[in-house]
Amino acid sequence: MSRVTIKDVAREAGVSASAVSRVFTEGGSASSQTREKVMAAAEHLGYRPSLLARGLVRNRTNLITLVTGRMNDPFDALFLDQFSESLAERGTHLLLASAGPCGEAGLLQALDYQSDAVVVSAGTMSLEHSELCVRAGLPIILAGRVMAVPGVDCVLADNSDGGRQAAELLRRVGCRRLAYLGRGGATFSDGERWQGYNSAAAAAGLTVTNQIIEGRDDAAAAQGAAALLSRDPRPDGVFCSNDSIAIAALETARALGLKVPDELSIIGFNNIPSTARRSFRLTTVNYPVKRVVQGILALLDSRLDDPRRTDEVRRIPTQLVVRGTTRQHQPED
Amino acid sequence: MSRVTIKDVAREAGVSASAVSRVFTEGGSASSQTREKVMAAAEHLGYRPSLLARGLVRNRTNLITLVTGRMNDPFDALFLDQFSESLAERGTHLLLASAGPCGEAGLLQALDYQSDAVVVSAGTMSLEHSELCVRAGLPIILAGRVMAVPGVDCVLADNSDGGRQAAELLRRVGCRRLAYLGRGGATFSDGERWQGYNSAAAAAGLTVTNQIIEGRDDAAAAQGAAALLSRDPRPDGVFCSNDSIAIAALETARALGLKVPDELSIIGFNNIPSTARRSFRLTTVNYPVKRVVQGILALLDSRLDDPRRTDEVRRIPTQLVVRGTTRQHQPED
DNA sequence: AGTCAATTTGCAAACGTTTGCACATTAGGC
DNA sequence: GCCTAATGTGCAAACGTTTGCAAATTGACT
Repeated sequence: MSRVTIKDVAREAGVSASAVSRVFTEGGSASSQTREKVMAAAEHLGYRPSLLARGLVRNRTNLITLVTGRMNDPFDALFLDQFSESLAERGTHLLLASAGPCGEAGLLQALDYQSDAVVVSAGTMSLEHSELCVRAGLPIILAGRVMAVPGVDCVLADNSDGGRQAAELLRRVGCRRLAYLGRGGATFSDGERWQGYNSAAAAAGLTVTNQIIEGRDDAAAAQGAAALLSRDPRPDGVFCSNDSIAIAALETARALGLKVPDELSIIGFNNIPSTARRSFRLTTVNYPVKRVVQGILALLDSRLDDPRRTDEVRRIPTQLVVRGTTRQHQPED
Repeated sequence: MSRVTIKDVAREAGVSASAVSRVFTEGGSASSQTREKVMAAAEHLGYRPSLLARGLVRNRTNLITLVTGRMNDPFDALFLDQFSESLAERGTHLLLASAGPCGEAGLLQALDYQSDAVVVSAGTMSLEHSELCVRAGLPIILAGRVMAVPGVDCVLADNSDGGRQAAELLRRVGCRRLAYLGRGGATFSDGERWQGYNSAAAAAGLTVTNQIIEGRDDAAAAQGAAALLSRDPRPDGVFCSNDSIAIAALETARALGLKVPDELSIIGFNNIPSTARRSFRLTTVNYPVKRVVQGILALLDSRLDDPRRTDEVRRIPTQLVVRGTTRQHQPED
C-alpha cells in the first residue's frame, strides 16, 4: 500500500541506501555485484525512485512548465504536440499550465514545482512575475513573441518576413489590389505579419486595404471577410494573419459567388493540417513548428549551462506553401 | 539566487519555521499577529512554499497526470482543453504524459512524480503497469474506454447509444440503404459506435454496408469513403465513427458530384468545432466532453476518499446535433 | 487572583532522496 | 607478498517542508 522506498530495496539487497541510490543514478559507481543485487531487489519490490525527493535534493526536477492559453486554434495543438514530443525525446516531463482566467498563475506554478524552466506560449500573458522567476534562477523562454524583459529568451517564426513572402507571391501572380485581414495589433504575431506584409506591398508600389477583425472567433472572421469583400474596388488578393481566418475568408468568398483563385487569391499563415483538405487547399505560410521548438530547447540548455549569459532572440524563417487559393504564376512582363 | 525557504521567512518574521508553515496551510492555527508578520516577511522576500517538499511529506502533490496520445484529431484538443480547465478550477495541476512511442511510460511517470491520480485517455495504451499503480495506491481512471482491470474506473460517452441515435435519425429521414464508415474494431470507441449503429439498424429492419478504414489519416478515410460510395447499390445514408472521417466522406461525396443531403445523408461523431463550419454544417452526435470530464473528477474524488471502494463505469449520454448533412425530416407514413 | 480550557507556539522527527567524506576493499605492478 | 592507486561502500548531513507532542500563552469565568 505505502510506497516502496530506497531503504526497502537496500534492506532486501543487503546493502546501504547510498549504494542503491548510486545504482539508480547516471554516473554512480557500484560494483557489478551490488548492481545486480540491487536491480533484482528493485525489480522484485517494484521500486521507482521518487522524483520529488530527488528533485528536492538535486534542485533539478526534470520538469518543464508550458504555459499556454486555451487551444482555440488548431495551431496550438500543433505546437503542443511538437513540444511534448521533443520533451519526451529529451526525457523531460511536461507540466501544463493553462493561462486561463487565472492570469499569470503559470509562472508561479512553475516556481512552486521547481520546474527547470518555463516556456510561455500564451500570447496575451503579461510577465508580471518574471523578476521573481529570474531571481529564483528559473529560465523563462517566450515562444512566438518577443518582449524585452531581462533574463528571458525568445524564439519565434519570422512573421514579418512571412508577411513579406505573402505580399511577394500575390504580386507575382498578378494581384494588384491587395488586402490584409487579421486582428491587427491585437496579437503580437498578427502585428508582425501585418507590418511585414504592408511594408513589402508598399515597397512594390502596391497599396493595401486593411481590414481589422474584432474578436477571435470564426464568426468575427467571417464578418470581417464579408466587410472586406464588399468594398469597392474589391481586392483581388488577401493575406490573412492565420489559417483559421483565411479559411473563413475562403468560405465567405465562395458564399459571395467569387471564384477563388481567379477573382480572389487568399493566403493564410501557419499551415495547420486542415489547410491541406481538399475543400480548401489553402496557400499559406508555413510556421516551422519543429524548428521553433528545437530552438526553445537549445536556448534552454544553453541557459541552464550558463544562467547569466546574455538574452537571446531567435527567429526561424518561414516558407511559402503554394496550393490552390492563389493564382498560377503569371510570367512577369 | 538560491531559493528563499521557510526558514528565511521565519528568521525575518522572528518566529519558528512551524509558525510560517501553519500560516501557509489551510487549517493552520496562528495568531493574527504572527500571521501578519509572516505574510509581510513572505511578501518582502518573495517566498513560495516548495510543492516538492510539501508533496514529499504530505504524500499529496496536487498533481494529476493525463496520459494522452498525439493530438491527431481535433477532438483530443477539445478534451484536453476541458480537462485542464476543470483541473484549474479545482486548483489541481496537470502533468502531461504523451503516450507517444515510449508506450506506457505515462503510468510510471505518474508514479514517479507521485501524482494524486492518473487519467488515461490514450486509446491504444495497454495498462501493463496498472497493478504497480494500484499497489502504490495511485488511482487510475480511463477516459473513453472501459477495461476490466481491478482498481480502475472508467468514464466515457455512451457510444453505443450514439450509434443508435444516428441510425434512428437516418431511418427517420427516409434513408433505406445505410452504411457505416469507420475503423471498425480498431478503436474502442469506434467499435461501440459501430455495434450500436448496426444493431439499431437491424432492429429497424435495415441492412447496413460496413466499410472499414485501414489507417488513421485523412487520406485513408477519403479512400474508404470513395470505395463505399462507388458500391452498387450506393448507400443513401452513412454514419461515420468520428467527425474527421465524416468530413472526409463529405468531401469525397462532393467530389463525386453527389448531392448532400439529397442523395446522401452523412452523420459524424464528436461534434468538433469544424463541423459547424459553413463549408460542412455536418450533422453529428455530440460528445459531452464537459460532463465526461466532470465525471472523471467526481470518480477521482470519491476514490481518494475511499481507495478501496468498488470500481465504477460511468456512461454519459450523447445528443444528436442536426445540421445540413442529413435530409430534412420526412413525415412517417 | 485563580482555575480551566482553548488557542498558539517551538522542537524535533519525519518524508525519500543525494552526496561529500572517510574508510574498506580490490587490483595491478614490481 | 608489499605499495600505490583505483574503485566501491556506508555514515550522516543535507534538501524544504509538515506535524505530533508538549510547553507556553491567552482568555473567559468564578
